[in-house]
Amino acid sequence: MEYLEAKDKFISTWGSLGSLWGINKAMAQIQALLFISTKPLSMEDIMEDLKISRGNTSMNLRQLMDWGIVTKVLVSGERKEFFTTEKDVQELTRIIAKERSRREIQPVLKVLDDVSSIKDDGTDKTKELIKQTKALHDLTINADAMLNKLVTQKQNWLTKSIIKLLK
Amino acid sequence: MEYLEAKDKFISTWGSLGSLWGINKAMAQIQALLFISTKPLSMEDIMEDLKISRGNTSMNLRQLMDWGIVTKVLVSGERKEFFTTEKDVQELTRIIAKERSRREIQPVLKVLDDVSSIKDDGTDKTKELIKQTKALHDLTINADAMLNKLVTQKQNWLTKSIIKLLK
DNA sequence: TTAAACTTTCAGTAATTATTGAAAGTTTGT
DNA sequence: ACAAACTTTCAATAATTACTGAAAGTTTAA
Repeated sequence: MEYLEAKDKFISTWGSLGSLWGINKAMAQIQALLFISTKPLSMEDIMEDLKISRGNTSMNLRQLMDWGIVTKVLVSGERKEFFTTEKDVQELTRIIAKERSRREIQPVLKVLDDVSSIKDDGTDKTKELIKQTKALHDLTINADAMLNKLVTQKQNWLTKSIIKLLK
Repeated sequence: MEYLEAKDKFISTWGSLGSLWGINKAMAQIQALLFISTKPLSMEDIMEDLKISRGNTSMNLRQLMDWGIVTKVLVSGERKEFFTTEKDVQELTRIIAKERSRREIQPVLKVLDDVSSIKDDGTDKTKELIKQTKALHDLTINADAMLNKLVTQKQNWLTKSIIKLLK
């Protein structure tokens, strides 16, 4: 496999994966492109490489910056803006996990908490609703806490030692 | 909040959450409905409750059964089929994690492995592609292993002790 | 074997989500 | 203050994805 083929394969796979976990294709592809680029890219560069429109590029770059994954960089002597992404996978994971927790997990926790707190009128169905949403709430709390703890660790040794511990 | 309102809130939240992590709204809502139901439900019951068509119900129930989350149950004296979902959140998590690993993570790992294995032609961009896809591959392997180990544990004590360990 | 009771399939349609491209907006240098 | 270089916005449109409903298929009981 040649460089160009490998690059395309990586970008398109990353793109379709993205849509699977809540971000759209273009956004994931832009991030992928920046991730394997050796230098910051301009909007023009990205549009050309991925063959997407200026508007699309602009909007998705903004979203990536909102997520904190992509940042603008100034290239001296250039008027236009250049972009780069976090290159360290560990740090990238940390940012994404934190952001997803904030955007998705917290609102769900709120609903689960509200629902599991309704007045118990003594009927079976109410008891079941309370019981099951409480169980989901606890599980979600635990999973979220674990995720955050794990990804907060900058070093890899802890992760590795836990995996070992669990074998 | 009354039972009916709480129930609707739970089902619709679960439904929109579902579409966020790769299963469609109807599928997630059917699962949610079964999850808080005190007894198995027929296709008719589900259609009426969620106000969705027979076809939609049939297709999504099948998918849920493919995932291994929902099972048919025979109700004596009844001709039609009834459905129920796994009620234990721990077990539910285990099934979903395993299924998602198989469906999503493994194919991505394959691509990352292929891409990171291309011949190093000595150029910077090739080196970067190899380096970054390798890093992602390793991270993904670790995350997947950890996920599987964690959810394989049936008891909750281990999870709790790990969280403690990480504090 | 027939028909009633039930489930599945799938072509057509609806709903949702992503993308374009051109106009409006902004910044910078002279 | 002007205009060139660049970015953002957003209404229109395209692409994707989900849903319906009726016909076809299957199972069961008599």
